Amino acid sequence: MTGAENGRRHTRDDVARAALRILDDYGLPDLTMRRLAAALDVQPSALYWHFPNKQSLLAELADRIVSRARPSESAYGGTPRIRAEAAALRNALLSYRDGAEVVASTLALGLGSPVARNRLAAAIAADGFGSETARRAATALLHFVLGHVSHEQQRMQYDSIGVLSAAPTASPLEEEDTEAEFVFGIDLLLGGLELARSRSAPARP
Amino acid sequence: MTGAENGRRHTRDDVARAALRILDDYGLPDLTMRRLAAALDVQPSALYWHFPNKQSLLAELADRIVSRARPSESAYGGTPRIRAEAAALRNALLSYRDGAEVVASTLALGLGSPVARNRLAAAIAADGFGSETARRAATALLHFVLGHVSHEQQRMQYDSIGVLSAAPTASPLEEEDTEAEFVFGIDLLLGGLELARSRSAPARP
DNA sequence: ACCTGAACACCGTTCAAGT
DNA sequence: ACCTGAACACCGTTCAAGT
Repeated sequence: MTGAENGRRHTRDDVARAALRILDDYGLPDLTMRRLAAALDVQPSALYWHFPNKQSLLAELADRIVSRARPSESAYGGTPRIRAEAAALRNALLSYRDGAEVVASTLALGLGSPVARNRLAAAIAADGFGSETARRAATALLHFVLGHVSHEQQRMQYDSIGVLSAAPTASPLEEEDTEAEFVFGIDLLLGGLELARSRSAPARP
Repeated sequence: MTGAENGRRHTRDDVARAALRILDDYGLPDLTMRRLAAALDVQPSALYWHFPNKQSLLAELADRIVSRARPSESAYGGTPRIRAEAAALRNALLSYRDGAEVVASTLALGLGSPVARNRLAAAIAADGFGSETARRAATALLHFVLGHVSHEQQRMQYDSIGVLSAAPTASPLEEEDTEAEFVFGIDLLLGGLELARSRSAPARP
């Protein structure tokens, strides 16, 4: 469906799109080079012309997933903008199955797109914080978002296979509103940031 | 070296210890069931008498790694105790190669020991927060700690293989003090927690 | 209680060679 | 520029059978 299917051979973009499709339809454990090759009607070795290895393919996917983040309406600055940026990131991760794990893994590998962190850092810096503070706070925010959404997506997976569910969850109030949990964590971090500002005098640049 | 090596067969504890040794010496990617079996002088299938699958073995390792956390001196409560608990968790994760990834992966799989989160939640609750707030804040703290230490450990690995280093890093001030970065994130979260308290309850004189 | 032997159904990656 | 064919060196897991 995506890319050139008759006559023409495949492009790097075709490969990435097919990979994203497998990811979204079957999940990260099923995204293997051999399965991807089969989906493209190609030998596994053919993929290595487009990507040097699987890690770099995953990095490309992470880039594409993160790039999908579109902060709502935008234009206002300050804390609301940071909050919007974090929410947009969460939505982008949720828009692909196992999206958070893909992004987290490539970020852990050092190749990871700095796009996500940079977006967050820019929003924080725009709120009047130094670039070093913005970088560190963005890292903390990013870790929370990735951890939170990873959890959320893994629960979806379990629920769909029915490991625990069928009957309503044992804890009706406890695990319910995952968005409220998300907002809680973001509020914690942003609250700490405000507090840091109010405490620091114009000491250092 | 660890466990029964002559006559006697192996116990579940032997298997876990040998696995921890491989993990620490060679890293998570090299911790395979086949390699572990070889280290124990046993067929791979033998491991499945002790653990139903690799995931449950990893969960056991995660439990052991987290249990190693010993908050320093202890006894005082409030924010210092929370801080000590987070630092102890970080140290425990750092005490095994790829420790953070092991714990993060099993936590993402739902089997993960709730030990880490419970410890943090208890410290927060002891500081006078409601159990629901404590649970959520502990989750945010845990995500930050795991994300931070994962990063830290992966950088160690890169440095040891020399992918980037040899010459001093391109950014002398930027990535330097990882502990300061850690404390920064913790302070952010604890600051937000204090702020939440001062807002929810009309101030005490 | 603990393990062997053998098999099943897979992996990622390399590399000469083809068009 | 893009791919085939064949191989290398692995994986996790199952299961009958042994002691």
